[in-house]
Amino acid sequence: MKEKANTFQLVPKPTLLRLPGYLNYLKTREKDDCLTISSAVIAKDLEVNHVQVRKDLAFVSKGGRPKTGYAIIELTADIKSFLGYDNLTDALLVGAGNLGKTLLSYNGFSDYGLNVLAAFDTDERIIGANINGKPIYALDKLVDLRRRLNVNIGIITVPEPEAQKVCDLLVASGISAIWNFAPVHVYVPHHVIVQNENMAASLALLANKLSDSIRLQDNQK
Amino acid sequence: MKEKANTFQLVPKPTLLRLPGYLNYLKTREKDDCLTISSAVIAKDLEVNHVQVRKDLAFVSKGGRPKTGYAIIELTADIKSFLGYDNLTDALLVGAGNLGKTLLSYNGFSDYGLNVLAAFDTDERIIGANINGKPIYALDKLVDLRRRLNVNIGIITVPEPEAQKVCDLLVASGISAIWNFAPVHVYVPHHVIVQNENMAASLALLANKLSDSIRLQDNQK
DNA sequence: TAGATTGTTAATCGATTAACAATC
DNA sequence: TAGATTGTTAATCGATTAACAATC
Repeated sequence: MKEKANTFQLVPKPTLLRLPGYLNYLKTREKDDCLTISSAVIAKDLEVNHVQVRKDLAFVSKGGRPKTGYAIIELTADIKSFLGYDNLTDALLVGAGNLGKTLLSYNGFSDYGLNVLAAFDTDERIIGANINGKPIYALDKLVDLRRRLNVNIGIITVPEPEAQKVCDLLVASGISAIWNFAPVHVYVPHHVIVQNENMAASLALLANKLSDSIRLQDNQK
Repeated sequence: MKEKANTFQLVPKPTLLRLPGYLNYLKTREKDDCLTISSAVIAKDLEVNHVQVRKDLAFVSKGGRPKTGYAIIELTADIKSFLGYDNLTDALLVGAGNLGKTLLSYNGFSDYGLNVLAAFDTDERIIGANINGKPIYALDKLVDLRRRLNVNIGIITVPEPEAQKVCDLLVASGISAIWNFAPVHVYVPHHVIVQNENMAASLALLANKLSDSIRLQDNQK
Protein backbone atom coordinates (compact mmCIF):
# COMPACT_ATOMS: atom_id res chain seq x y z
CA MET A 1 0.00 0.00 0.00
CA LYS A 2 1.28 3.38 -1.01
CA GLU A 3 1.59 6.05 1.66
CA LYS A 4 -0.03 9.27 0.44
CA ALA A 5 0.16 11.63 3.43
CA ASN A 6 2.06 14.80 2.62
CA THR A 7 4.51 14.40 5.44
CA PHE A 8 5.57 10.92 4.33
CA GLN A 9 6.07 11.79 0.70
CA LEU A 10 9.70 11.98 -0.26
CA VAL A 11 10.18 15.08 -2.33
CA PRO A 12 13.39 15.42 -4.36
CA LYS A 13 15.56 18.28 -3.22
CA PRO A 14 15.48 20.04 -6.62
CA THR A 15 11.69 20.01 -6.51
CA LEU A 16 11.74 21.42 -3.00
CA LEU A 17 13.97 24.24 -4.16
CA ARG A 18 11.72 25.05 -7.10
CA LEU A 19 8.48 25.16 -5.14
CA PRO A 20 8.96 28.65 -3.68
CA GLY A 21 9.71 29.81 -7.22
CA TYR A 22 6.36 28.54 -8.45
CA LEU A 23 4.72 30.35 -5.58
CA ASN A 24 6.40 33.64 -6.46
CA TYR A 25 5.40 33.15 -10.05
CA LEU A 26 1.77 32.37 -9.26
CA LYS A 27 1.64 35.53 -7.16
CA THR A 28 2.37 37.61 -10.25
CA ARG A 29 -0.20 35.72 -12.31
CA GLU A 30 -2.90 36.09 -9.70
CA LYS A 31 -2.51 39.85 -9.99
CA ASP A 32 -3.10 39.50 -13.73
CA ASP A 33 -6.55 38.12 -12.86
CA CYS A 34 -5.82 34.69 -14.24
CA LEU A 35 -7.92 31.94 -12.73
CA THR A 36 -6.18 28.97 -14.27
CA ILE A 37 -2.80 28.33 -15.75
CA SER A 38 -1.26 25.52 -17.76
CA SER A 39 2.03 23.80 -17.02
CA ALA A 40 3.22 24.88 -20.47
CA VAL A 41 2.86 28.56 -19.62
CA ILE A 42 4.55 28.18 -16.25
CA ALA A 43 7.32 26.22 -17.92
CA LYS A 44 7.89 28.87 -20.56
CA ASP A 45 8.01 31.76 -18.12
CA LEU A 46 10.16 29.99 -15.57
CA GLU A 47 12.34 28.34 -18.19
CA VAL A 48 11.90 24.81 -16.97
CA ASN A 49 10.57 21.77 -18.75
CA HIS A 50 6.78 21.39 -18.78
CA VAL A 51 6.88 17.79 -17.62
CA GLN A 52 9.08 18.93 -14.78
CA VAL A 53 6.44 21.44 -13.78
CA ARG A 54 3.68 18.85 -13.72
CA LYS A 55 5.85 16.40 -11.80
CA ASP A 56 6.80 19.02 -9.24
CA LEU A 57 3.21 20.12 -8.77
CA ALA A 58 2.00 16.55 -8.51
CA PHE A 59 3.99 16.20 -5.27
CA VAL A 60 2.03 18.91 -3.55
CA SER A 61 -1.32 19.23 -5.25
CA LYS A 62 -4.27 17.10 -6.26
CA GLY A 63 -3.46 18.34 -9.73
CA GLY A 64 -4.88 20.29 -12.58
CA ARG A 65 -7.60 19.46 -15.06
CA PRO A 66 -6.98 18.46 -18.65
CA LYS A 67 -7.87 21.24 -21.07
CA THR A 68 -8.10 23.95 -18.39
CA GLY A 69 -4.90 23.59 -16.40
CA TYR A 70 -4.37 24.36 -12.72
CA ALA A 71 -6.62 26.55 -10.60
CA ILE A 72 -4.23 29.26 -9.44
CA ILE A 73 -5.75 29.95 -6.04
CA GLU A 74 -6.05 26.30 -5.17
CA LEU A 75 -2.56 25.51 -6.39
CA THR A 76 -1.12 28.41 -4.43
CA ALA A 77 -2.81 27.12 -1.29
CA ASP A 78 -1.52 23.60 -1.92
CA ILE A 79 2.08 24.72 -2.29
CA LYS A 80 1.87 26.95 0.78
CA SER A 81 0.38 24.18 2.82
CA PHE A 82 3.02 21.75 1.66
CA LEU A 83 5.85 24.13 2.50
CA GLY A 84 4.34 24.71 5.92
CA TYR A 85 3.68 28.38 5.27
CA ASP A 86 0.33 28.28 6.98
CA ASN A 87 1.39 27.34 10.45
CA LEU A 88 3.98 29.43 12.18
CA THR A 89 7.22 28.02 13.54
CA ASP A 90 9.00 30.06 16.17
CA ALA A 91 12.60 31.12 15.89
CA LEU A 92 15.16 33.02 17.91
CA LEU A 93 17.72 35.27 16.33
CA VAL A 94 21.23 35.88 17.62
CA GLY A 95 23.06 39.02 16.55
CA ALA A 96 21.09 42.26 16.27
CA GLY A 97 23.53 44.07 14.00
CA ASN A 98 22.66 45.35 10.56
CA LEU A 99 21.48 42.09 9.08
CA GLY A 100 19.84 40.94 12.30
CA LYS A 101 17.87 44.18 12.55
CA THR A 102 16.79 43.87 8.94
CA LEU A 103 15.47 40.38 9.52
CA LEU A 104 13.70 41.52 12.69
CA SER A 105 12.11 44.36 10.74
CA TYR A 106 10.97 42.17 7.90
CA ASN A 107 7.31 41.37 8.31
CA GLY A 108 7.25 39.00 5.39
CA PHE A 109 8.58 35.97 7.27
CA SER A 110 5.14 35.14 8.57
CA ASP A 111 4.17 34.50 4.94
CA TYR A 112 6.73 31.73 5.00
CA GLY A 113 5.65 30.24 8.30
CA LEU A 114 8.45 31.75 10.32
CA ASN A 115 7.87 33.73 13.49
CA VAL A 116 10.93 35.42 14.94
CA LEU A 117 10.11 35.82 18.64
CA ALA A 118 13.11 37.69 19.96
CA ALA A 119 16.75 38.53 19.42
CA PHE A 120 19.88 38.21 21.53
CA ASP A 121 23.00 40.30 21.55
CA THR A 122 25.93 41.26 23.73
CA ASP A 123 25.84 44.97 22.98
CA GLU A 124 24.68 46.69 26.21
CA ARG A 125 23.38 49.65 24.23
CA ILE A 126 20.69 47.68 22.47
CA ILE A 127 19.80 45.10 25.11
CA GLY A 128 16.35 45.88 26.43
CA ALA A 129 15.35 47.71 23.29
CA ASN A 130 12.96 46.20 20.80
CA ILE A 131 12.82 46.23 17.04
CA ASN A 132 9.55 45.90 15.25
CA GLY A 133 8.02 44.77 18.54
CA LYS A 134 10.64 42.09 19.06
CA PRO A 135 12.70 42.36 22.25
CA ILE A 136 16.47 42.19 22.32
CA TYR A 137 17.79 40.23 25.28
CA ALA A 138 21.26 39.70 26.69
CA LEU A 139 22.93 36.71 25.16
CA ASP A 140 23.19 34.93 28.52
CA LYS A 141 19.41 34.72 28.64
CA LEU A 142 19.38 32.55 25.52
CA VAL A 143 19.67 29.08 27.02
CA ASP A 144 16.96 29.64 29.56
CA LEU A 145 14.53 31.33 27.19
CA ARG A 146 15.03 28.79 24.41
CA ARG A 147 13.97 26.07 26.82
CA ARG A 148 11.02 27.87 28.31
CA LEU A 149 9.63 28.86 24.93
CA ASN A 150 10.56 25.52 23.36
CA VAL A 151 11.84 27.08 20.16
CA ASN A 152 13.35 24.78 17.53
CA ILE A 153 14.98 27.20 15.10
CA GLY A 154 17.92 29.51 15.75
CA ILE A 155 19.11 32.17 13.34
CA ILE A 156 22.75 33.23 13.38
CA THR A 157 23.38 36.79 12.20
CA VAL A 158 26.55 37.57 14.10
CA PRO A 159 29.85 38.43 12.40
CA GLU A 160 32.02 35.60 11.23
CA PRO A 161 34.39 35.41 14.21
CA GLU A 162 31.58 34.82 16.70
CA ALA A 163 29.53 32.41 14.63
CA GLN A 164 30.95 29.19 16.10
CA LYS A 165 30.61 30.37 19.70
CA VAL A 166 27.01 31.39 19.13
CA CYS A 167 26.35 28.16 17.32
CA ASP A 168 27.70 26.18 20.29
CA LEU A 169 25.47 28.15 22.60
CA LEU A 170 22.40 27.45 20.50
CA VAL A 171 23.28 23.77 20.45
CA ALA A 172 23.83 23.76 24.22
CA SER A 173 20.42 25.32 24.65
CA GLY A 174 18.88 22.37 22.84
CA ILE A 175 18.07 23.91 19.46
CA SER A 176 17.11 21.53 16.61
CA ALA A 177 17.88 23.60 13.54
CA ILE A 178 20.10 26.52 12.67
CA TRP A 179 19.76 29.02 9.88
CA ASN A 180 23.27 30.37 9.47
CA PHE A 181 23.86 33.73 7.78
CA ALA A 182 27.51 34.00 8.81
CA PRO A 183 29.84 33.18 5.93
CA VAL A 184 31.67 30.41 7.76
CA HIS A 185 31.21 26.73 8.25
CA VAL A 186 29.86 25.91 11.70
CA TYR A 187 30.34 22.58 13.41
CA VAL A 188 27.32 20.98 15.01
CA PRO A 189 26.54 17.57 16.49
CA HIS A 190 24.84 15.10 14.22
CA HIS A 191 21.29 15.68 15.40
CA VAL A 192 21.31 19.41 14.64
CA ILE A 193 20.35 20.60 11.18
CA VAL A 194 22.20 23.51 9.60
CA GLN A 195 21.02 25.51 6.64
CA ASN A 196 23.53 28.01 5.35
CA GLU A 197 22.14 31.13 3.75
CA ASN A 198 24.92 31.42 1.30
CA MET A 199 24.57 34.70 -0.52
CA ALA A 200 28.10 34.30 -1.75
CA ALA A 201 27.14 31.08 -3.48
CA SER A 202 24.23 32.77 -5.13
CA LEU A 203 26.42 35.62 -6.22
CA ALA A 204 29.04 33.24 -7.54
CA LEU A 205 26.44 31.63 -9.73
CA LEU A 206 25.35 34.99 -11.07
CA ALA A 207 28.90 36.09 -11.81
CA ASN A 208 29.58 32.80 -13.52
CA LYS A 209 26.50 32.99 -15.72
CA LEU A 210 27.40 36.56 -16.53
CA SER A 211 30.92 35.79 -17.65
CA ASP A 212 29.62 32.80 -19.64
CA SER A 213 27.19 35.04 -21.45
CA ILE A 214 29.78 37.73 -22.10
CA ARG A 215 32.13 35.09 -23.48
CA LEU A 216 29.35 33.82 -25.71
CA GLN A 217 28.71 37.28 -27.10
CA ASP A 218 32.41 37.74 -27.72
CA ASN A 219 32.66 34.43 -29.53
CA GLN A 220 29.79 35.35 -31.82
CA LYS A 221 32.00 38.33 -32.56
CA MET B 1 42.96 19.12 -28.13
CA LYS B 2 41.50 19.75 -24.70
CA GLU B 3 40.78 23.34 -23.72
CA LYS B 4 42.24 24.01 -20.29
CA ALA B 5 41.67 27.73 -19.70
CA ASN B 6 39.61 28.37 -16.59
CA THR B 7 37.00 30.41 -18.34
CA PHE B 8 36.26 27.72 -20.90
CA GLN B 9 35.93 24.90 -18.40
CA LEU B 10 32.35 23.81 -17.95
CA VAL B 11 31.73 23.43 -14.27
CA PRO B 12 28.64 21.52 -13.14
CA LYS B 13 26.15 23.68 -11.31
CA PRO B 14 26.26 21.58 -8.12
CA THR B 15 30.03 22.01 -8.02
CA LEU B 16 29.65 25.74 -8.50
CA LEU B 17 27.25 25.87 -5.59
CA ARG B 18 29.58 23.91 -3.33
CA LEU B 19 32.69 25.97 -4.03
CA PRO B 20 31.81 28.86 -1.71
CA GLY B 21 31.15 26.27 0.97
CA TYR B 22 34.68 24.90 0.63
CA LEU B 23 35.98 28.42 0.92
CA ASN B 24 34.06 29.07 4.13
CA TYR B 25 35.29 25.80 5.50
CA LEU B 26 38.93 26.46 4.62
CA LYS B 27 38.65 29.80 6.37
CA THR B 28 37.91 28.04 9.65
CA ARG B 29 40.74 25.58 9.13
CA GLU B 30 43.25 28.26 8.32
CA LYS B 31 42.55 29.76 11.73
CA ASP B 32 43.36 26.38 13.28
CA ASP B 33 46.86 26.80 11.84
CA CYS B 34 46.53 23.90 9.46
CA LEU B 35 48.79 24.10 6.44
CA THR B 36 47.42 21.18 4.49
CA ILE B 37 44.19 19.27 4.48
CA SER B 38 43.03 16.02 2.91
CA SER B 39 39.89 15.54 0.89
CA ALA B 40 38.80 12.95 3.44
CA VAL B 41 38.76 15.49 6.26
CA ILE B 42 36.93 18.08 4.20
CA ALA B 43 34.45 15.43 3.16
CA LYS B 44 33.78 14.33 6.72
CA ASP B 45 33.26 17.86 8.06
CA LEU B 46 31.15 19.04 5.16
CA GLU B 47 29.28 15.75 4.90
CA VAL B 48 29.98 15.17 1.25
CA ASN B 49 31.67 12.28 -0.48
CA HIS B 50 35.47 12.43 -0.59
CA VAL B 51 35.63 11.70 -4.31
CA GLN B 52 33.19 14.52 -4.80
CA VAL B 53 35.52 16.85 -2.96
CA ARG B 54 38.49 15.91 -5.12
CA LYS B 55 36.45 16.21 -8.30
CA ASP B 56 35.13 19.60 -7.30
CA LEU B 57 38.56 20.87 -6.38
CA ALA B 58 40.07 19.50 -9.58
CA PHE B 59 37.94 21.97 -11.54
CA VAL B 60 39.55 24.97 -9.92
CA SER B 61 42.95 23.93 -8.63
CA LYS B 62 46.13 22.31 -9.86
CA GLY B 63 45.42 19.79 -7.14
CA GLY B 64 46.82 18.35 -3.96
CA ARG B 65 49.74 16.08 -3.35
CA PRO B 66 49.44 12.41 -2.51
CA LYS B 67 50.20 11.71 1.12
CA THR B 68 50.01 15.37 2.21
CA GLY B 69 46.76 16.64 0.75
CA TYR B 70 45.94 20.16 -0.39
CA ALA B 71 47.87 23.27 0.64
CA ILE B 72 45.18 25.35 2.31
CA ILE B 73 46.45 28.79 1.36
CA GLU B 74 47.02 27.82 -2.25
CA LEU B 75 43.68 26.06 -2.53
CA THR B 76 41.88 29.03 -1.03
CA ALA B 77 43.52 31.30 -3.59
CA ASP B 78 42.57 28.94 -6.42
CA ILE B 79 38.90 28.83 -5.45
CA LYS B 80 38.76 32.59 -4.98
CA SER B 81 40.37 33.19 -8.31
CA PHE B 82 38.03 30.77 -10.00
CA LEU B 83 34.96 32.39 -8.47
CA GLY B 84 36.22 35.79 -9.56
CA TYR B 85 36.58 37.03 -6.01
CA ASP B 86 39.83 38.77 -6.74
CA ASN B 87 38.68 41.26 -9.28
CA LEU B 88 35.82 43.53 -8.42
CA THR B 89 32.67 43.76 -10.48
CA ASP B 90 30.58 46.88 -10.05
CA ALA B 91 26.92 46.80 -9.18
CA LEU B 92 24.08 49.25 -8.64
CA LEU B 93 21.42 48.71 -6.05
CA VAL B 94 17.82 49.82 -6.32
CA GLY B 95 15.75 50.24 -3.15
CA ALA B 96 17.45 51.70 -0.09
CA GLY B 97 14.97 50.36 2.47
CA ASN B 98 15.92 48.04 5.30
CA LEU B 99 17.45 45.30 3.22
CA GLY B 100 19.02 47.72 0.75
CA LYS B 101 20.68 49.65 3.56
CA THR B 102 21.98 46.46 5.09
CA LEU B 103 23.57 45.41 1.84
CA LEU B 104 25.06 48.88 1.40
CA SER B 105 26.50 48.68 4.91
CA TYR B 106 27.96 45.25 4.43
CA ASN B 107 31.65 45.55 3.74
CA GLY B 108 32.09 41.86 3.07
CA PHE B 109 30.94 41.96 -0.55
CA SER B 110 34.35 43.00 -1.73
CA ASP B 111 35.56 39.61 -0.49
CA TYR B 112 33.27 38.11 -3.08
CA GLY B 113 34.31 40.39 -5.90
CA LEU B 114 31.28 42.63 -5.73
CA ASN B 115 31.51 46.38 -5.49
CA VAL B 116 28.25 48.19 -4.89
CA LEU B 117 28.82 51.67 -6.27
CA ALA B 118 25.60 53.45 -5.42
CA ALA B 119 21.94 53.06 -4.64
CA PHE B 120 18.74 54.46 -6.11
CA ASP B 121 15.44 55.20 -4.44
CA THR B 122 12.30 57.31 -4.84
CA ASP B 123 12.11 58.43 -1.22
CA GLU B 124 12.96 62.16 -1.22
CA ARG B 125 14.07 61.97 2.40
CA ILE B 126 17.04 59.73 1.67
CA ILE B 127 18.00 60.88 -1.82
CA GLY B 128 21.30 62.73 -1.58
CA ALA B 129 22.31 60.95 1.60
CA ASN B 130 24.93 58.26 1.61
CA ILE B 131 25.28 55.01 3.47
CA ASN B 132 28.67 53.58 4.21
CA GLY B 133 30.10 56.04 1.71
CA LYS B 134 27.71 54.99 -1.03
CA PRO B 135 25.47 57.72 -2.44
CA ILE B 136 21.73 57.36 -2.83
CA TYR B 137 20.44 58.88 -6.05
CA ALA B 138 16.96 59.57 -7.36
CA LEU B 139 15.64 56.65 -9.34
CA ASP B 140 15.37 58.70 -12.51
CA LYS B 141 19.14 59.06 -12.57
CA LEU B 142 19.53 55.30 -12.95
CA VAL B 143 19.47 54.92 -16.73
CA ASP B 144 21.97 57.64 -17.32
CA LEU B 145 24.37 56.60 -14.57
CA ARG B 146 24.25 52.93 -15.48
CA ARG B 147 25.41 53.83 -18.96
CA ARG B 148 28.10 56.25 -17.95
CA LEU B 149 29.57 53.88 -15.37
CA ASN B 150 29.04 50.84 -17.58
CA VAL B 151 27.80 48.68 -14.74
CA ASN B 152 26.65 45.14 -15.56
CA ILE B 153 24.94 44.03 -12.36
CA GLY B 154 21.78 45.44 -10.82
CA ILE B 155 20.48 44.50 -7.39
CA ILE B 156 16.76 44.70 -6.68
CA THR B 157 15.88 45.32 -3.02
CA VAL B 158 12.55 47.07 -3.44
CA PRO B 159 9.29 45.72 -2.04
CA GLU B 160 7.44 43.14 -4.06
CA PRO B 161 4.95 45.44 -5.80
CA GLU B 162 7.66 47.58 -7.36
CA ALA B 163 10.03 44.82 -8.36
CA GLN B 164 8.83 44.42 -11.95
CA LYS B 165 8.87 48.15 -12.65
CA VAL B 166 12.39 48.47 -11.28
CA CYS B 167 13.44 45.42 -13.21
CA ASP B 168 12.11 46.93 -16.44
CA LEU B 169 14.03 50.10 -15.71
CA LEU B 170 17.26 48.20 -15.14
CA VAL B 171 16.72 46.33 -18.37
CA ALA B 172 15.97 49.56 -20.24
CA SER B 173 19.21 51.00 -18.90
CA GLY B 174 21.08 48.13 -20.51
CA ILE B 175 21.95 45.99 -17.50
CA SER B 176 23.27 42.44 -18.15
CA ALA B 177 22.47 40.67 -14.90
CA ILE B 178 20.03 41.14 -12.05
CA TRP B 179 20.30 39.90 -8.49
CA ASN B 180 16.72 39.90 -7.30
CA PHE B 181 15.90 39.95 -3.58
CA ALA B 182 12.20 40.67 -4.04
CA PRO B 183 10.10 37.54 -3.50
CA VAL B 184 8.43 37.67 -6.89
CA HIS B 185 9.22 36.37 -10.32
CA VAL B 186 10.44 39.12 -12.64
CA TYR B 187 10.17 38.97 -16.40
CA VAL B 188 13.24 39.88 -18.40
CA PRO B 189 14.24 39.61 -22.05
CA HIS B 190 16.27 36.61 -23.03
CA HIS B 191 19.68 38.21 -22.91
CA VAL B 192 19.37 39.34 -19.29
CA ILE B 193 20.40 36.96 -16.50
CA VAL B 194 18.38 36.82 -13.32
CA GLN B 195 19.53 35.29 -10.07
CA ASN B 196 16.87 35.13 -7.40
CA GLU B 197 18.05 35.34 -3.82
CA ASN B 198 15.37 33.12 -2.53
CA MET B 199 15.56 33.12 1.24
CA ALA B 200 12.14 31.54 1.31
CA ALA B 201 13.48 28.57 -0.63
CA SER B 202 16.31 28.19 1.79
CA LEU B 203 13.94 28.41 4.70
CA ALA B 204 11.61 25.89 3.12
CA LEU B 205 14.45 23.44 2.92
CA LEU B 206 15.32 23.96 6.56
CA ALA B 207 11.72 23.53 7.69
CA ASN B 208 11.43 20.41 5.58
CA LYS B 209 14.58 18.86 6.99
CA LEU B 210 13.41 19.76 10.47
CA SER B 211 10.03 18.10 10.12
CA ASP B 212 11.69 15.07 8.55
CA SER B 213 14.00 14.75 11.52
CA ILE B 214 11.21 15.24 14.03
CA ARG B 215 9.17 12.59 12.26
CA LEU B 216 12.13 10.25 12.37
CA GLN B 217 12.50 10.74 16.09
CA ASP B 218 8.83 10.12 16.57
CA ASN B 219 8.93 6.94 14.51
CA GLN B 220 11.80 5.59 16.56
CA LYS B 221 9.36 6.17 19.41
C1' DT C 1 59.58 0.18 0.38
C1' DA C 2 54.95 0.70 2.45
C1' DG C 3 51.26 3.55 3.22
C1' DA C 4 48.57 7.48 2.64
C1' DT C 5 46.40 10.22 -0.35
C1' DT C 6 45.31 12.02 -4.93
C1' DG C 7 43.28 11.42 -9.46
C1' DT C 8 40.74 8.64 -12.97
C1' DT C 9 37.86 5.24 -15.08
C1' DA C 10 33.69 2.52 -14.56
C1' DA C 11 29.22 1.61 -12.23
C1' DT C 12 25.28 3.36 -9.99
C1' DC C 13 21.89 6.35 -8.89
C1' DG C 14 18.62 9.98 -9.35
C1' DA C 15 16.71 13.69 -11.95
C1' DT C 16 15.23 15.34 -16.32
C1' DT C 17 13.17 14.79 -20.62
C1' DA C 18 10.62 12.30 -24.29
C1' DA C 19 6.83 9.57 -25.77
C1' DC C 20 2.40 8.40 -25.05
C1' DA C 21 -1.92 7.28 -22.69
C1' DA C 22 -5.82 9.26 -20.01
C1' DT C 23 -9.22 12.80 -19.38
C1' DC C 24 -12.02 16.65 -19.64
C1' DT D 1 -16.11 14.17 -31.36
C1' DA D 2 -11.66 16.60 -31.61
C1' DG D 3 -8.29 19.00 -29.27
C1' DA D 4 -5.96 20.63 -25.42
C1' DT D 5 -3.88 19.58 -21.45
C1' DT D 6 -2.77 16.54 -17.56
C1' DG D 7 -0.44 12.48 -15.78
C1' DT D 8 2.51 8.31 -16.34
C1' DT D 9 5.79 5.10 -18.12
C1' DA D 10 10.17 4.59 -20.49
C1' DA D 11 14.56 6.60 -22.19
C1' DT D 12 18.20 9.74 -21.52
C1' DC D 13 21.24 12.45 -19.28
C1' DG D 14 24.21 14.06 -15.71
C1' DA D 15 25.90 13.77 -11.13
C1' DT D 16 27.46 10.88 -7.47
C1' DT D 17 29.80 7.04 -5.75
C1' DA D 18 32.77 2.88 -6.01
C1' DA D 19 36.86 0.64 -7.50
C1' DC D 20 41.32 1.12 -8.64
C1' DA D 21 45.60 3.04 -10.54
C1' DA D 22 49.13 6.69 -9.91
C1' DT D 23 52.16 9.25 -6.97
C1' DC D 24 54.64 11.13 -3.34
